[in-house]
Amino acid sequence: MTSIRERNKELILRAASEEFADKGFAATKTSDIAAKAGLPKPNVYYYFKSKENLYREVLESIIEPLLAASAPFNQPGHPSEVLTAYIRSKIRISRELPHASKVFASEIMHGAPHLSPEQTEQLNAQAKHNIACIQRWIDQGLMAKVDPHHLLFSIWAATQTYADFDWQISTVTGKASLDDADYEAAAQTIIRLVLKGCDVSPMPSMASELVTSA
Amino acid sequence: MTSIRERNKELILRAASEEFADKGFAATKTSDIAAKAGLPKPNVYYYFKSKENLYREVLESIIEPLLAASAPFNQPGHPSEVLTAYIRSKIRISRELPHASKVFASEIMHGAPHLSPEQTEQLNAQAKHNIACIQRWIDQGLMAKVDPHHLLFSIWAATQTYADFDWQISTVTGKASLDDADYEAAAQTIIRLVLKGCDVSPMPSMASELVTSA
DNA sequence: CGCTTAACTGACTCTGCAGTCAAATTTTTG
DNA sequence: CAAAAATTTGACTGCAGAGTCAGTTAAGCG
Repeated sequence: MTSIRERNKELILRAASEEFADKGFAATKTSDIAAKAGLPKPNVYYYFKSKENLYREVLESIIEPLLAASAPFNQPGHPSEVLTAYIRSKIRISRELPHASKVFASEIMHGAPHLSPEQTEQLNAQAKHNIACIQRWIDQGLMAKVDPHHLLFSIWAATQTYADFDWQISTVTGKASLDDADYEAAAQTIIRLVLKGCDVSPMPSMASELVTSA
Repeated sequence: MTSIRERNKELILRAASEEFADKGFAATKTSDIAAKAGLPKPNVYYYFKSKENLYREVLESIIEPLLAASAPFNQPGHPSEVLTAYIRSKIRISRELPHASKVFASEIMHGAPHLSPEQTEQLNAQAKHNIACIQRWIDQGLMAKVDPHHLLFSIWAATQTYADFDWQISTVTGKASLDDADYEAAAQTIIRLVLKGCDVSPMPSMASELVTSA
């Protein structure tokens, strides 16, 4: 029983994501969002108090998926499995939520002025946890001594780039948009760089005791 | 003999870079640029016709360094040397021209609406050239079969991230700004991922005939 | 010097857009 | 059904901020 309310909020949010991703917060006109949603402008203000509120909801929508992508780090697992799963999740987000991803990236680029302290803290805590996890692997001799901070920054950047710099990617590849095979190639390239770069044996996928006791 | 003109244009350009990088084109006020440059607003319009003109000049200023960073690809050299030099150049740009870098990234994120077709073509041609170069190395057996497009995207993203997402990097590392050692660690991490990830022997630095004939 | 050009300035205009409102219409519910 | 609540609407307001202008001061130069 999705009421008119639900449907319209969804329409507006979707339109807003696209507009904010395309032009950025300041350059986006609420009238354009309304037009793209197929509604008159006052409706946007009826459902969302202000342009900023609407923007914040778009931002909010990407945070949970982003935190969820770190799930592999939150359960025990071999580095190769965790890193592979993490990279694939990040790539999937770039592909499936390209607009919100871009909005988030833009927000971070400008110093996260709209992110609440709680959200910042949540993301930061997860990042710290992932870094600690990698450091533990290094201490256990499961991977080479690669600075966990920089490793994570590289993974984050390399996966995020498929959402943020889609224009550049289209221009260079000559394709309007990437298909399944392209995303698979992207994931495999990044996974390869990371696993080989860290001297992690790619996928034990068999008796994990053998490996973890190494 | 740097006249008042030269000095003031420089002051305004520097201020503009910072403001545009911080807030983005649309959210930047010319009055703020003027204030940061220590000049009244009409002077900004006296030296630059419009906000957009000023923005374009900031953009322009990063293109040459960006093209220059690809220089290693334009002369013969072993993959390890070329890739290492390329990554170091890119990191150096992120560090030394952080504001213009960010403005450029933001411009690309929004589909490069202010880049001239010539500039786009120049950058694209260089990218294509670099990709072809990498493909040649693969064909010659100098490195593993890693999709050159995605490899380049990863390098670009990983190096650029130090300018674009400085806020995130500060937040995670807990440092207000990175020092020499941090940038060195960043460069080495990325170089390691790329060289090991591509099965390139890291630095022959001796008789190159031995290697190129391999 | 005085004349020309460059640089500076405060006070203005004008447009585009965020946000509002009062009234109309539709939907829900007792 | 009628009354209440939710939704839709076009026409409005207010203001911030890009860009201008007429006039002033300061540099360069014979």
